[in-house]
Amino acid sequence: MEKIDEFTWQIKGDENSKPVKIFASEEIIGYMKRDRTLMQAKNAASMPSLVNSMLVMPDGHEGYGFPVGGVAAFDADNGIISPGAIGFDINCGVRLIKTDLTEEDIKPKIKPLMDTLFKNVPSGVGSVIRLGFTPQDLEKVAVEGARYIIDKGYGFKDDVDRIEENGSMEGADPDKVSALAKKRGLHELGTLGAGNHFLEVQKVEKVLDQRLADAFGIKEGQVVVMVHSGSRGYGHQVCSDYLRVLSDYQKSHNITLADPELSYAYIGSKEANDYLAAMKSAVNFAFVNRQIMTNSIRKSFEEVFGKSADALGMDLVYDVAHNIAKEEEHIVDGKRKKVYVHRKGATRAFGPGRIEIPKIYRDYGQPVIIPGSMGTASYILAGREEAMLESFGSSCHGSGRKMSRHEAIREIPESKTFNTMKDKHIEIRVRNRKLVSEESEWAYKDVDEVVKSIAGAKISNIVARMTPLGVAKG
DNA sequence: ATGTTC
Repeated sequence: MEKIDEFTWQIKGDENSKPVKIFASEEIIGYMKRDRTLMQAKNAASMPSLVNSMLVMPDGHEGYGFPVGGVAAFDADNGIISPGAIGFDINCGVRLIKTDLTEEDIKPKIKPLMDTLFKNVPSGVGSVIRLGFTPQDLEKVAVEGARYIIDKGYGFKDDVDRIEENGSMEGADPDKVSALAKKRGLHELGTLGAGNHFLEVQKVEKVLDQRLADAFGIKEGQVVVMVHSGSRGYGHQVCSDYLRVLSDYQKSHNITLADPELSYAYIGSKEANDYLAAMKSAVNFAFVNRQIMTNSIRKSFEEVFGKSADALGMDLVYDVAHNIAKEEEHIVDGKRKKVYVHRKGATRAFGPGRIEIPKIYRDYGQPVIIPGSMGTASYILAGREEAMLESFGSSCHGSGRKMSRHEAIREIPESKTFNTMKDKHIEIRVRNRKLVSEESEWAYKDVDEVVKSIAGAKISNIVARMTPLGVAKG
């Protein structure tokens, strides 16, 4: 591996693979050397039709076959689709909701607020919510995404303008989703889940770019709500189902894989088409899941503050997808080219001007929402022009693990986390106490270091830093 | 990430 500059590293390509490019500080490269992150990136770089280089963001760590924090663009004309390069939690993502409240408004009510949020947004493994949805609703959710559920009353009309893909990816076909996935998903719409998923009430601690903060409607002292969740059992089952399909495809097509977890299918094949149609259904499911939770969050604030969500200024800032593949046009070797960009634990971060960015933000670059680990800071960034050429318009997605879940449970007593949260005056609600160790800040990289790396590599601009007042988890 | 089990 050679160092290109302070925040860019490269593993050279060879006859079997394209180069790997890593955006990270020296400290973070040290963590990546401790697990299989770089080996997995090298394996991914050997996949056919990869364009330019395999990319690893500073929050990168080991994943299923393909590193979390990995970005791979495959030629859309004769390229491939790979579920392992998208992830189990299809369209895991983050959304940020504004309020007009300040820390002073929140402080006296933080306990009842967190209790209400914890009650109204079910969390934990297997959590469900009874909203009376039918299998027919679920089909509409898969095909139409957020606009379907907003029409049913679960949101503000203009929410869809502030969701990646406008909350609805075209080409979804629920006929390609198994009955088991649908059964698992039906009553999970509107639930948080477990693991690193969370709901946080945060305050904007520091604005670092006033022009961009003004454009995003963010100001110092303001209270915001951040939600991190995905497609629950529905997306997980879609991934499991198609990994099995693609494993058979490798055998019947005599494909030799660098890692059996990196299975793929050529675009245009029945297997790729079916997976894409199912994957897009799960993408839309996740957008709807976060939309319903947004509605529950607004209702919770209404209950506690006795004012309408509208009067409380609870507009959506933006909703970004983390685990997704999309056909996009990028400049490759000076020419426009269609590629299938796979982002796994990576955020689209388009620079100013791209048509995909909502009109209100288009002149400024796409909002990029970066959650930190539990009890630490989160950030809002903005995409910039350099990312379009360096990373297919992609940025990091969080702080990224540095310890495995097992290691964290072994090394970090849950009391240490609870005490630290208490010292920081953060109200915490958690279903499963084991999560407190797995998800503690010491199990993760320092989000400040990750954001410093991505900004240093000129991939995104830092807009504001937020700190938590309350956190709810699975 | 996950009705933590193919």
